[in-house]
Amino acid sequence: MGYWLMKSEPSVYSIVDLERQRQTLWDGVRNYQARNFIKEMQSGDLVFFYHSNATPPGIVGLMSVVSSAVVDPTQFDAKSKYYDPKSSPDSPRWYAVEVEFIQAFPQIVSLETLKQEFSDSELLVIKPGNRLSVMPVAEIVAKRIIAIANSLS
DNA sequence: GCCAACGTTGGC
DNA sequence: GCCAACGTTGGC
Repeated sequence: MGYWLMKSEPSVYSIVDLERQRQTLWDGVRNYQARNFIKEMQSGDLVFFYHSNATPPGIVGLMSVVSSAVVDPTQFDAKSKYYDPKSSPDSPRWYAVEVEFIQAFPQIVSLETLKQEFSDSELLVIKPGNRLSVMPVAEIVAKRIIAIANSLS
């Protein structure tokens, strides 16, 4: 099973929104490196939900992948901000995953905490200047993050 | 709101 | 294929 981290600005879509909806299509990823990671995700993989541009920023919960490598429908929607006129249905450029809510952590595992616990080679999200919105998390690191989240409850 | 980091675009 | 200009991300 794989472990991942995905970012969202809570003012756009937060863990509370996911908890209410239970499930959502994580679309709108428009960065090739992030897209490549999206395509590697498998059903059942666990994904940390990270609030970016938040106070404080950090990991706020867990979700799981329920459908992998879904062709992102927003790329063909001329009214969407994610519309990509260079993409075509026979050769789609962008992918998404359907995710489902598992839990909201009782307390955020803040970026500050993550920086105290991990080095930036262990955990990409704490690397200064990192702008990837989708990234892998090593299993051993993922388990420690979950243990930290539980210890904060 | 600032700005550093970084990806993308487009002229050449 | 280079690289300057530009846009976006995201911490602070």
